[in-house]
Amino acid sequence: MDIKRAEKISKALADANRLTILKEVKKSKDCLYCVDLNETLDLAQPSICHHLKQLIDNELISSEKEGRNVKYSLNNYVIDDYIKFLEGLKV
Amino acid sequence: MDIKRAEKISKALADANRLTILKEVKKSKDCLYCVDLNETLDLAQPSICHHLKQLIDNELISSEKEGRNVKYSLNNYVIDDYIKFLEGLKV
DNA sequence: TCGATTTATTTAAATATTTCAATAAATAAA
DNA sequence: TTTATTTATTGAAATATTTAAATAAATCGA
Repeated sequence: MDIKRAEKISKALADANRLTILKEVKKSKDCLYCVDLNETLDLAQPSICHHLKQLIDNELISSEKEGRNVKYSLNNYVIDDYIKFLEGLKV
Repeated sequence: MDIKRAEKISKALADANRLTILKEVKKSKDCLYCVDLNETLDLAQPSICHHLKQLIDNELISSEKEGRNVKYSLNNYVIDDYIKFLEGLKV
């Protein structure tokens, strides 16, 4: 992973709301729906949507349409690649 | 590590110049001086100083005065704590 | 001491990010 | 078909971040 990509992933992770979303994805065992986040996050719906989009754009999560809901799941491999980059920084 | 702390570390890592600084710290085998970064980064001296400050404030690196130079070194344990947090996000 | 070098701070401008109201689009349910 | 539900988009305001010029502070060398 190059610096530009690591920068983008770091940016995607650099927000408490987005980190909370990722925690919720884990808690929901990979079956999180957008509506569920309304209860967890103290944000208006478009803001939640905006944060989800950032996580999707940076491939930290994937989305899948299910009727009128959208299901979100974590891309473990992206986290793993990012962790490898971080390990590479260590002295 | 809680979400607030992970957010701050992510923010500190969310800049290509700061990631480059960390790579340079590694390359220099923990003996990086501020002046050395003038050649690596295409930034004015106060900007470099500003980025270093963010890394120091978030404890990703430590600084030690040596005459009129300042030596920077990486805090491996902070990276490790952050990696543990990220591992905890995985499903 | 005096001038040069290295790092830090202050301030202000430019840019980016976050947030929400309004609204749209898609689909389910009645 | 009409209404309700879920998610996405647009646009604008508030806030945060990045950058550099000017300047200060600390220390080294002559």
